[in-house]
Amino acid sequence: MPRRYDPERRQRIIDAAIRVVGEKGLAGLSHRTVAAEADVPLGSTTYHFATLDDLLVAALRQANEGFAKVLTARGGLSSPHADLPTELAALLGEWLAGDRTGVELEYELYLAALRRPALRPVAAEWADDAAALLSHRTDPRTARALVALMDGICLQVLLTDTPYDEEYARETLSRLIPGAAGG
Amino acid sequence: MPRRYDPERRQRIIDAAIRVVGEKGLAGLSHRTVAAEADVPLGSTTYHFATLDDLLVAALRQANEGFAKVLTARGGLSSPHADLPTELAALLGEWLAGDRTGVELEYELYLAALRRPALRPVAAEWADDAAALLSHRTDPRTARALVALMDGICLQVLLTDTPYDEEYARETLSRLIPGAAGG
DNA sequence: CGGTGATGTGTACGCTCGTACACATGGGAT
DNA sequence: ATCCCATGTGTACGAGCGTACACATCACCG
Repeated sequence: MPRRYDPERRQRIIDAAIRVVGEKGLAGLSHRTVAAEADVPLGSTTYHFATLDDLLVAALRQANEGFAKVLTARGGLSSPHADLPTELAALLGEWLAGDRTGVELEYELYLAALRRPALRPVAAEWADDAAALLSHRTDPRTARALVALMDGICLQVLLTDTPYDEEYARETLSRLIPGAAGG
Repeated sequence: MPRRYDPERRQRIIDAAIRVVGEKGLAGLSHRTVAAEADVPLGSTTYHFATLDDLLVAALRQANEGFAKVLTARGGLSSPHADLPTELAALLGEWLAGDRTGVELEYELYLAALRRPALRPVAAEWADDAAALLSHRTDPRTARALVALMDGICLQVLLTDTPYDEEYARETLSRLIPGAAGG
């Protein structure tokens, strides 16, 4: 087989890795499965990413960027007119509504950091970025708490097959806002 | 090697599985590693637990029970005299303070439910049990929110290597209590 | 006391894995 | 035009895996 000229290969491998994790989970990720999904030979994946951790870091970072885009795309977060808890609850609803693959992927990569120290800095980046975005609308302390509660709510929904209750999310999130009466 | 009479073997295998996950993570769990840790032949683990999922369910359930014991052992949760957020923040602090192995194990097993439907019911049990315990002190809606926020705070600590800030936890938890001014 | 099925033991098969390595090729620097 | 090394390709190796199976043993039931 002749050599292919393929300048985008590295990127295509990352995309393939994200698809593989989305479809088969982290446990299904290997140099070989990625190679097959990206339609490149085995040696190519090991060339661009010496270890699976390297590949995971790249994938997680890219997934984070995707989520950040979704977040900033919703103008509500920067506009001071909209009610913040309402906006956040709606955002979660949107995120959890469609194909669960995206959410599960994000959380699976995120949670992999629990055991893979190499991923910790990327996970920290994500939490920091999210808190920073929210900091435009509230104090940093509250922002962190909002992110934590959103994480917790998402996990409960994902892990227990409970349907997402947007009104519940909105109300409990609003309790975290200082000076708000809630409801 | 002669046959050993070993009525507790099944239990010992579960204990070994918990140790293995604690030390090497979920990815390090296999029939063989458990067999080695429990000091039983390979065939014995497959006899008692046909699939790894079966073993994980047993391990997760046992870990849950351990945590529930810790939770109920703290009298503060049932006594109406102590301040609930203070108690919960202290509990988290205690849990996160010592050897992280226990916490990581619990979360790793818990989060494995994200991809393993067989574990979902057990994960749901845990969330329900925790919420039920808290329901003695507050309404169910608030109880669920408290659990969610605690989960989120724990994750932030575990995933980002941020030190646990008990005062922060106490204050944000208290914001979720209806009618409380916080602080 | 005798039989038997639950329990324990050892081994083998076929698979996928990470890794390593030798070799091919051609874009871009010179 | 030439060369070189970043990039691409194919293959092999040893290790660990889940699973299956044949056989051993002995606690317990009748």
